Formats: sequence, structure tokens, C-alpha cells
Amino acid sequence: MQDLEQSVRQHLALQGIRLTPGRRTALGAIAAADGPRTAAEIQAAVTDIVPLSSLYRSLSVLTNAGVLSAQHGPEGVMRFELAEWLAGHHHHLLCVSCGVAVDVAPYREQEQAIEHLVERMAAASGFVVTGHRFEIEGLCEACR
Amino acid sequence: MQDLEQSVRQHLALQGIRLTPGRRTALGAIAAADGPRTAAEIQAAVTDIVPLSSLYRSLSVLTNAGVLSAQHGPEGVMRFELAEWLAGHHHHLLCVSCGVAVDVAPYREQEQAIEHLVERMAAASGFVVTGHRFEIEGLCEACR
DNA sequence: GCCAAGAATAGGAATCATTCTCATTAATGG
DNA sequence: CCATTAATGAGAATGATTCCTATTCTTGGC
Repeated sequence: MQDLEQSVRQHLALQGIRLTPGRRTALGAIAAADGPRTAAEIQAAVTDIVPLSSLYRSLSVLTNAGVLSAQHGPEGVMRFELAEWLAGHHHHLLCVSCGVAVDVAPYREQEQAIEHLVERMAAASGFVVTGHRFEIEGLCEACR
Repeated sequence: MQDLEQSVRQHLALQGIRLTPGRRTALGAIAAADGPRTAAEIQAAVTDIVPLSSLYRSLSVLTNAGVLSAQHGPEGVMRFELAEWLAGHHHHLLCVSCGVAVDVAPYREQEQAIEHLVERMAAASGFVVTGHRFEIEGLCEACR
């Protein structure tokens, strides 16, 4: 935890951004989670009272700074997690019923296959590829 | 096109749902597209004036009936396309700048790798897998 | 240590996609 | 041709997210 905060602080400093209390709180809640979280979930997880507008601003600052990554889940709400350089490469399991999102570790060999697939698919299209999303949908234990 | 409409009509009839003019229009616009479309895009593509509320209702009837599939794209808006049994299995290229979405054909061998990956990842989680999403993000020719 | 300038926050209004409600209109079976 | 049921249109309501403005912190220069 401490080293995470230090890494982030340093990363932000290079861009002239500081890790203020609000940002620190948001970062802590996200770092403690086992998957990407919505703004509302983060707000609920935190003990302080944080207005959503402030929370969203903190999240967007951290996202723009490359500390967090943001994605729209299948339910259409934005979910935030640590950026890949902090959390490591991984994928998600998403519950289509309750929306819960959990990280899953990748399998090295198959990642290679995926990279190939991405390249071949994009080749003919004129797109410049910047990334990919690979997410598994299903029903979590609670909703099953 | 005619056979698509017939297949759909038949599929719907089994569920006691009919292909009304509004639904037919929406279906036609989606079938003519080269990728998943938002409600607004469909509305714009169609020559008739269709209120968004009616369009959304038609789309949701067709989606619930299994004729269309709906997904939230990275910009957070819902995109509709023909269900897999009508359009065939494929993936998407998404422009992170303008949101444009294009279908890409899958490559047989790598699909296998993906299926494996999905199974292995889900195995330990307690999730019942219902599907997966694999989407490539990048910049389209226009935004590049 | 103190103050001005700039950044961060709270609070609330505004926006946008989507859903809901309800009144009106069309389609179907008898 | 009528009565019942489903489909449509129009607009209000909702929920996530963003924007705006006034207030409160931080920080560097004195």
C-alpha cells in the first residue's frame, strides 16, 4: 500500500499534479478493491462523506494522469481501477445480473494468441490499435 | 434482406411477437449497417421520423426476443446489432475518439484459444459463463 | 510566520442517454 | 364491424456524469 502511494505520488509529481486528500481517498478505495469499481461503489466504500461531484473529479484527474483506467461495463456505468502499470495486465469477470466485476489473472500463452488476433483483425481496417478489452460475462455465485 | 426478414418474422412468431412497421424499420437500419449502431444513429439513418422513445421500445422488444443484441460501447452508449445467429460470430473495432464501431471477421484458430482462455479463467471464480466480449480499441482512419 | 495566487473541493444545476407513463391509434379475432 | 389487445407518440422522469460557481485549502515568496 505504502509503496503504491509512493509510486503514484512520484508519477503525479512528474506531471505537476499532487496527491490531495480527496485523490488519496479515492485511490485507496480502488487499490483495496478486487475489481473495477463504480463511483457510487467507491463513495459507499469510503468512510468519509465525499460528494459524488468531487469524487468524479478526483477520479478523472487520476485517470487523465494515467494512474487509473476507466471503462464502461455492460450495465453502462463507468468503472475505475488501477492502470495496468500498477495493477498488472488482467481481465474481468462481469456478472450480467448484478453488475459485480472481478479481476482475473491472465494466462501468458493465450495472451500471445490474443495479441496476434488483434493485429490480424486490425490490419485490414485502417485502424491504429491502442488497446483491447476482453471481458467474460456470466452470473456470479450470488446471482446464479 | 428478404430472407433475413422472413427468418426474423418466423422467430418472432414463435414468441407471439409481430414485426410491426416500427420494428421492421429499426431492423432494416441495423441490418444495413456495418457495425453496431446507437439509437441516435439508427434514428438518423432512417428516412421516416421516428421518436426516440418508440425506437428504443422497438429495439428493446427485438433485443428481448433475441433478434438483436445490445452492448454498451466504450463511450457508454448502447449499441445494437443483429444477434449472433443472424450476423455470425464476429468482433468489433471501436474508435476511442469518435466512437465509430465496425465489425471484424474472426479468425477460426484464435477463437479456439479464446474459448480456452475463457474456460480457464472462469473455472476458479464460481461464475457461470454466459458469453464474452472481445473488442479492439483504436483510432479510425478519420480520427487518426 | 503571513499573504496573495493558484488549485481543490462542495454543492448544486445542467446534460445526455435511456426508461416510463399515459393517452391515442392501429391491428386482430370473432 | 366491434371489442380487445398491442403498438405508437409525446413528453415527463430517472440516473449517471459533467459543468459551474463560490468557498476553502496549499504553496511559494516575502
